[in-house]
Amino acid sequence: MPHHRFGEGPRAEEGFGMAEITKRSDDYSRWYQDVIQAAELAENSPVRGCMVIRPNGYAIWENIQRTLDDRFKELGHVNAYFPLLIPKSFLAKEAEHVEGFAKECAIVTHHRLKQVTVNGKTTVVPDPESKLEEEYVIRPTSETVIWDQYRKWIQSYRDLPILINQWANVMRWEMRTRMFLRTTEFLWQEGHTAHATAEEGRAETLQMLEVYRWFAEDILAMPVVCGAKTANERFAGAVETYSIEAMMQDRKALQAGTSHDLGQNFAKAFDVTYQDAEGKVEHVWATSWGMSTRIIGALIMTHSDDNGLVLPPRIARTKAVIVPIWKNDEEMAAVCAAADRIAADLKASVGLIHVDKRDKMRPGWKYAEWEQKGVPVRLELGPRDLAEGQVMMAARHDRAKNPVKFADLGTALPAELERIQADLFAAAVKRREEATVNVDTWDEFVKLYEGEGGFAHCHWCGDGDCEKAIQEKTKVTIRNLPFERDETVGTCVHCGEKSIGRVLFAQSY
RNA sequence: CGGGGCGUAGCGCAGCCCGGUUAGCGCGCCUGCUUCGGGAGCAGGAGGUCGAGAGUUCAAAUCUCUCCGCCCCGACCA
Repeated sequence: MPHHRFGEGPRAEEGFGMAEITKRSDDYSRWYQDVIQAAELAENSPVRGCMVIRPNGYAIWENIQRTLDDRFKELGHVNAYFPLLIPKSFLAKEAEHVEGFAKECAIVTHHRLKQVTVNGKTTVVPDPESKLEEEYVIRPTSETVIWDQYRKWIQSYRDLPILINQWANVMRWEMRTRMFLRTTEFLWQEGHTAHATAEEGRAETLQMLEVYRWFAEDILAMPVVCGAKTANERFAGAVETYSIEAMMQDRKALQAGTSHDLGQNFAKAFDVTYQDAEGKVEHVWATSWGMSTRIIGALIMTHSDDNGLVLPPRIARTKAVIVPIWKNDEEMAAVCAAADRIAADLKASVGLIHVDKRDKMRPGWKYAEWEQKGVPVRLELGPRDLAEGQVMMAARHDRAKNPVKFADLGTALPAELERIQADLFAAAVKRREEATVNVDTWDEFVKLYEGEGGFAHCHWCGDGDCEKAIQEKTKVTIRNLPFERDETVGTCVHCGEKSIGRVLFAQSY
């Protein structure tokens, strides 16, 4: 079997040339890959599990970075950069942390290659002479290097809080990878803060989770459920882990951001203490929080359709594309001039508007291409429109198409972008609500996940072994204990013991 | 790492079972002309160590073995 299906399908048989996208209903994961390829977001690299993020994909990441970074800074955080390589011994300092990451670390053992000739062929091997005394681990996350520095930076309560974020790449040697969702190397931001009190640390953890909720819902139009992870699902070394959980179009859950209350675990492991106003020496309180390129996968799977990528306007680099239509050079000059004027006039108020002047491609081809690439709005401008003083404005997500007078465009286009943003969010909320149920019996539970799946709010006893048993039997996990949940005591959907109330179950990415 | 599928031009494929000159087809790409309001038409053209290595043979894309890679499904995870 080929792993891509471009060129197939009914249209391909008719001789059309553009990339074909597998329908969601035919093969959801193939569809996901096709959308990524058609929109030119990313490609596989020569290294298994790694990916090349192409300009269209990276533009999304740049907007994510800009938006989050601005918000972090508004809240008083500053950026810094810590190194890629971590002394192996650092990782061993926090017991749970080692256990959590040991299995997926890449290790640097040598610092030099050597040319050798085997069977007449020249190749390179690690030079045995260059073996490192202390091996390095490529960071799977940076708590350890950062806390080793924080020890040096913190002596007094006057040094606190430390509110540092870094934008970086990390590596986790995953067995199975999927573009954006789980790659061996990925990009993220990781915030690492240090506080004088437990309350302050806890407040920071929750504040940053709220930033992620805001970002997912208001910017990405992706509704999320905020809540606390169970002990089993907690970050290695955290006292409490909180997550935002989104639902994809295949009804599976995706953890889109996490925020950890690390308590004093890392401060103790790295001996980071401070002296308070009374002169008492205490370990500091820590948090960490992250959002990664995985969110781009979530974005794709939340909004895109069988025609390709759909991007919410607030995260799209190109807000609109103008497709000029002409029959001859004279018309071309006229419509292109008008298109340029519109793009220039609206740049400040709307953002980037691309004018697609490519010759040799007909308008219909361009419409289809820009649809695949997810540009929220298309403006069609031909000689007839020019005569009428209007453009045809078409929305990517619902294909609504209407004429708009040039004079009205300055208000109509921003309004249309807002309508799209709101529609996408509403549609995602609706999809989620329709796929969310309360389930009270084990039979129903099993039936739900043998069938369509979705989010299920169920009573749970609070026992980790029971949670694991459920996972082993059904592949379904507790996504989190939502902040807004039914805490009425009932009986556990699995074991029948007294429950701690309802928690959120789903199959997940 | 287990099960399944698959590597032939940039992409998608045929050819392989049954070995035989110069390895085809569609799309894309390049040139030209006509086109241009939802995936254009015609003409000409460029492009291949058939995943890698070894073996069998007069002869290998085709048969055998080994290796590498990719995709899907599992076990692990953000």
